[in-house]
Amino acid sequence: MTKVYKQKIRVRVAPSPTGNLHVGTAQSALYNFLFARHHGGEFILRIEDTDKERSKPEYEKNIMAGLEWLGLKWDEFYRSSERSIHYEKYLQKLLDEKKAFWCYHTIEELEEEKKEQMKKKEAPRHICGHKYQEPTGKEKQIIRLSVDENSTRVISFQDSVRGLIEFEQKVVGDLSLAKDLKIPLYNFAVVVDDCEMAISHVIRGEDHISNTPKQILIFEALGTAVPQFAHLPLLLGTDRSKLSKRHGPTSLDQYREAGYLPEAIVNFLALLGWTGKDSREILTKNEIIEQFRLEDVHKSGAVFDIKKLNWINSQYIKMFNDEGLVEEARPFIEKYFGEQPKEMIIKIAPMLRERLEYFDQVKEFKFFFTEPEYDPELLVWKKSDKPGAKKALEKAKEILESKVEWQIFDEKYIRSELDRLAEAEFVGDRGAVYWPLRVALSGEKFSPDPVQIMNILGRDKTLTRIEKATHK
RNA sequence: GGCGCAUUCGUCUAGUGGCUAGGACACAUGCUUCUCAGGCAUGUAACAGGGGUUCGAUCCCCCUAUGCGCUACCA
Repeated sequence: MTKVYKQKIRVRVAPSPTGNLHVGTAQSALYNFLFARHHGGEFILRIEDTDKERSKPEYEKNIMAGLEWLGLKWDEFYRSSERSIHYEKYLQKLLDEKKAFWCYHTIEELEEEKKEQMKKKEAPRHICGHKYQEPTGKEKQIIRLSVDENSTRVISFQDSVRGLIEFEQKVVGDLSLAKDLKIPLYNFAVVVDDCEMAISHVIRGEDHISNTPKQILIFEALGTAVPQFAHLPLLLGTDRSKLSKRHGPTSLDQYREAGYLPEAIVNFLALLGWTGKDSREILTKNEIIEQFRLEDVHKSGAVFDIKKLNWINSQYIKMFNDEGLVEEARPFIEKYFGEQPKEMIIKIAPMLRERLEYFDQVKEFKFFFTEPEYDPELLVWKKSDKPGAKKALEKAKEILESKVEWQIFDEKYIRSELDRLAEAEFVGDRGAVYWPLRVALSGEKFSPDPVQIMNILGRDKTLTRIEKATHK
């Protein structure tokens, strides 16, 4: 079933630290991780910080923290900026072998060339007129790979997820490698790194498909084996364009802060671009690792559907026991309501488990932690009136004061008593009793059941809140 | 403009040369009769279009359309 590889599986994720960890990068990292673990191979993190201007240490930190949070532990770590001797060595070699050359054209000249090509409906690229002899009186600009523009060769590769992909070599042109010996450009740095790190499979987003022929040319110039490529589908926004900020939160830490569980995110991201052999949708990381195959990765992009994520996350929340739930929910509760005793949180745990999609929603339970504020009109049940609400509250209070044993709070008994009250005073309309009670206790239009709230609030708070409501 | 990739319910997807095209999320309805949530049940909803090949195409081939990606001395 599972494909067996002769060589050691080594894969990498190579984010550039020019922003916080993007969910798309996280997904790409996840697929690399899954593939590596499935085959007992190595997963490498390589920070691609060749762009000095845009790379920031805090982004690097954010990326690493995000991957760790998801549980995607890497086996080796590298940083491009610390590898300049390697780039320099290979650059010099290519120059010596005349496979690469210094280009003397200025950016303006390049733009002019591109404009001409567009006009002639040709592929925009640079074909250097002085590949082998240096012009006089001009300044060196950039190092390029010498690519035969007259070749009829078709560069092809077998993509693990898409099958055969082909490009005509003549559309590539003399591609740029480095600004100088010390400053490599992306495509060159990637190839040198992948080759030196003995990367067996390059698994990355499909936005890199058109970089692939260029990189193959560089691999060939270097005289090294070309790795196996696998291009992943993109994560899409609701308008089906590449997922970006305007579609909503795109950086992983925003989901972390909102109280999504890493296991749920992993599950969701895995399913968004891949389907396992069995039809279950809630899968543990180990189950995914076991089933994961590049051949089962989808070819087309998937819309990032937050509602599905919410559902998956709620499924994970439902799996917690009370203790576990307290631990997860506590930081969010304390963020909004200050320090809270564990006994308090554990009381509402069953309610949280039933109602939460993500932990930031604990703020909707504010009535447990602060006095409710509400419009007195809200106390009035739709089929009743103001005096009716007052009467219901007063009568309910009597029952709760006299008949309820608060130490051994019996929800069933209280309900039966309140039902009797409805029967006796409100012709069996239970809403007339329960609605004002709920509002008095929670201050909300939508809330959990009032008897449950009483149980959590306890005798004193319950009675004061009801008392207060009768005066509104 | 060039090059590349893609196309099954609103969304994520399963699927096969002959099926009532399956599931999940979302949505709707009903029940659980205080609201909301949850749970349970039910329902609406899809093979982009046109040509072939074939007894028969969602599935194989071609074309078209549409969408997306790349098109840097960014990564």
